[in-house]
Amino acid sequence: MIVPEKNTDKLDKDVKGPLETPQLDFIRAIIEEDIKAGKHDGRVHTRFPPEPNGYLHIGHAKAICIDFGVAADYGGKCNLRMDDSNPAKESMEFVEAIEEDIRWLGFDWEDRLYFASDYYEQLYEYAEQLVKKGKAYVDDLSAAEIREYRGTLTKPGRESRYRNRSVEENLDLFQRMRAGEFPDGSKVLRAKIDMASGNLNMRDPIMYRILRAKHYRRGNTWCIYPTYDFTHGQSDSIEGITHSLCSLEFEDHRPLYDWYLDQLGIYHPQQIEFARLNLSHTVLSKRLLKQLVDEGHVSGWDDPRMPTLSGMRRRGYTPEAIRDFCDRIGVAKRDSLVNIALLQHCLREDLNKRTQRVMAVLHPLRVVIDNYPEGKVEELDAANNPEDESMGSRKIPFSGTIYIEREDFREDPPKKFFRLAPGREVRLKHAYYITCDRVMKDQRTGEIVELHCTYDPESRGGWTSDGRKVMGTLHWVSAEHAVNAEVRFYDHLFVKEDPFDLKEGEDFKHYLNPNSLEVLSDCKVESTLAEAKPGSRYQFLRQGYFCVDSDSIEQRLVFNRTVSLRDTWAKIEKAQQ
RNA sequence: UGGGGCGUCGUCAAGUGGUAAGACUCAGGACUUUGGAUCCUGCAUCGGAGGUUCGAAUCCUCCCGCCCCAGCCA
Repeated sequence: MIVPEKNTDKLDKDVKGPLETPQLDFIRAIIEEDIKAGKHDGRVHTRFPPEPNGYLHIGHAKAICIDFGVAADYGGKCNLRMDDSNPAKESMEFVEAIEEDIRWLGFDWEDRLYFASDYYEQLYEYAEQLVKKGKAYVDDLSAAEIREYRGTLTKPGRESRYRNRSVEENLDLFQRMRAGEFPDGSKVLRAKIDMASGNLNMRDPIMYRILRAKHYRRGNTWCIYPTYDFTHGQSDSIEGITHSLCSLEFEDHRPLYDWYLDQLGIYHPQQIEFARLNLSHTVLSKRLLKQLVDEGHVSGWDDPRMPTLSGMRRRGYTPEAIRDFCDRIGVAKRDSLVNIALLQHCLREDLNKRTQRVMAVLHPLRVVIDNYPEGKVEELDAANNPEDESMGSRKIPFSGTIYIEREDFREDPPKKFFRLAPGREVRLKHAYYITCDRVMKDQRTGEIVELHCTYDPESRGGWTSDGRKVMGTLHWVSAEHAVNAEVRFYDHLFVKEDPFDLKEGEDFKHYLNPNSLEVLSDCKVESTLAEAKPGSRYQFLRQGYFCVDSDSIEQRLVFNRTVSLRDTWAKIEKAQQ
């Protein structure tokens, strides 16, 4: 058979093209160029530089995945550095929490945990160098004056009357600042750059302030502290960082970092900025999250509704799901608001693979099987994961009285409802077919209190050989064997996709979801869960993924719903209304 | 009105002059002892207007919109 040449050409092209050249985000593209050009001798060394003043959230996870991921991709290293230049807000508690969260996420900084506070002496020396070069001066202006002198976005600033002190005087004053001769806030060290610059960061930025605060690592050895801007760039330089990856808001700071590095004549890393993550239905800001904690809108930093890594961990998220999410959202420079549905998709996909199926009835409705032999109990086989035989199976007890889900029964079933209803037959997962004969109600309230059914002994295991079609399959739990449990349901923290899309005078808390937490205390779970340990994850058949909460104690199981299963029926039902 | 960025499907996001990848969502359908999972199918002319070119999301010009910056926070 002769194949026209044109076609083969086309085929060739189609098959090769995109498959052979994996797409690079713009950061990796730059790095590959740098490597090709022999910049930094082809070395790649990044860092993740948090300030230990709060807990890490999913936005940090994005940065962590980029910083550590890029290094890993190019055989480089990634440091963990605490950017601690503000003693008033930082603590060891946060350092430890940060380390724990990053480890949990699955990244390793080996022996490279650094602290900007370890560079204080070096930084001070750098500052003196700038003073000696006439590039920095001690200013006596008050904070208010400095602000006023800075000018505005459209008006240039004015030079301080202290700007032209002699090098000798500046050096003397700066040394005495360090020696503690001046009260807090009375003087600052400033870089002498350009008070008329369009970039406000270049209008003689402050390098050092006098601050008598006990530092969580340095104690009281310092009474002057470098500002972040005078700390960050040089810290990267000291560590030999090749690519300083950070978020967009530091783009205007880059010229300043470059200026310091150039004036000092020290090693010069390359800063590249990317857009930080915004997630729908939540907020990603340490300040705002702290506010939610402090005002009691959530139970703490690790409340399972929080987008913090500790909250997500407690809720049942896996590091794998979070990393997959970070891969999928990509890296770019434009502001975006990623829908939380994508995060949940990644979660479900991971949990679906790894999680054992069990049965739990959240809103129990008692069902008596009239023709089941009195007192009989059977042990039935139940696969732990129908998609993964290696996960094995377990035995679950079946008896004449069981619980099913209240919403799995309707007296007047709507169209397409193929669960239990009077006269209807359904399958009990792993067990038998049952048919509903009678509905028992509370005389006064009319509430359904119990169902009476009959079962088909031939359908053991949930199947018959007569080819009967049974559409509905229900989960259930044997009444006498069931274990009580509390189950906590979580929903979006905010009802609005973008909590910052506010009308005049509205606070972001205006859109807090009043129903973000729902607690069910009378749930019935299968007996195999009696010994379940905190942190263990399951799929409750037909309902979702659940995780044993740290509040769980013996005899009192507490589950968190990590995420629901996709619910097609809910959509159908909603569409019917 | 200053400086720095950014504008491609509902949401993310590829594309770097050769005729719009992919993912999520959504809508159909297949399959199913989880109405789960899985599998098919469908869904954008690229902020706007001009221009250059045989050909532009990609180049030029102008315009519009959004984000960040006036902490001795980071």
